[in-house]
Amino acid sequence: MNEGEVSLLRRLQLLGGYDDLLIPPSNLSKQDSSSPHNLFSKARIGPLICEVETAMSMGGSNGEESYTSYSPPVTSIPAGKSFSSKMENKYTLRIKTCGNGIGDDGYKWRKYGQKSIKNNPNPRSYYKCTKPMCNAKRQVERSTEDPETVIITYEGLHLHYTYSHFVLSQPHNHDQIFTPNSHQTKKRSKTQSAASEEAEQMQQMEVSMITEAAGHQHYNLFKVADINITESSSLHEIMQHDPPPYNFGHCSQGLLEDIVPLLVRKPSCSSTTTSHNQCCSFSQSSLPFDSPSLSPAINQFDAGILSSIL
DNA sequence: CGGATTTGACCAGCGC
DNA sequence: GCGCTGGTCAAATCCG
Repeated sequence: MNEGEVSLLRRLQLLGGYDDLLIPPSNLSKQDSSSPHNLFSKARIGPLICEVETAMSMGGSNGEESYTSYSPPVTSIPAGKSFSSKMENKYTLRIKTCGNGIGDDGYKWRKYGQKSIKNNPNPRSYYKCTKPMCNAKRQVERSTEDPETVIITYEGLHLHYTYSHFVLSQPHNHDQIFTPNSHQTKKRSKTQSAASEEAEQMQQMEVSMITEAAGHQHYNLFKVADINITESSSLHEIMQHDPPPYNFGHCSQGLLEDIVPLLVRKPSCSSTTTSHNQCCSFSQSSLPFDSPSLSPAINQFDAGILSSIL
């Protein structure tokens, strides 16, 4: 790995909704399943790096073909119909919840509506990003097949950075990583057991490690059961609206230059991260990394991430 | 009291 | 044109 690649991954993490990228367990060495670090694998939030790659690869020249090659989105579209402009910048995540609610994706959302949907006993909730001038929206509903699976449809692009990004601007003080959430953590602690609280703290540690100093408001335990890209935002659009926030000092190229040559150099990149299910589905026994201590874990993450894209 | 959530009403798109 | 459905608005309500 080189510093530029690490920088790229860091910036991918900071892009909207992807500030908690982890690596697929297939790229990591086995470890003792009794290790307490296994909690991390059961508490990951956000898409995998391979999922982002998949999303990027699908934002290519022929979105329609890419779309049909994947499982149907939440709102199915009859075959042969072209995408309308409404479908642009829209993608769907299927997330299996392990606890209450869904994970925080780094943005703050305000609920503006709820609607009962046909053939689905569970209502669909509509959220808007609370940031002024930001038109990002998301819909949240529970799957009819599996009540524990939450289907989140994101629409639009964030015209700002994640909240965790703002915390990143703070001095690297580990106390400060968690203090912004102390209020909510305190609130939630009323209803959660000590064990789940501990797991949550370990999860927070994990995300903090990945983002170097992440500051999500709180983390609920869930794992990604599937990711379903109906029409991903193109990388160009992402970059135009949400450019890399930092000059990492050692990477003069932009994110696009980082990514596109990679995909051109290795068009079969998605096939290495390959099978949709393999890549995106996690079992409870998935082992995220082999780490006797936290510090080496970071190296393991970096090595694993790179192995997944190279 | 201010911000977030709830919920009924309204509107637009689509199929028949 | 009509009805159905999904998405949004906005007043009422809740909550810290």
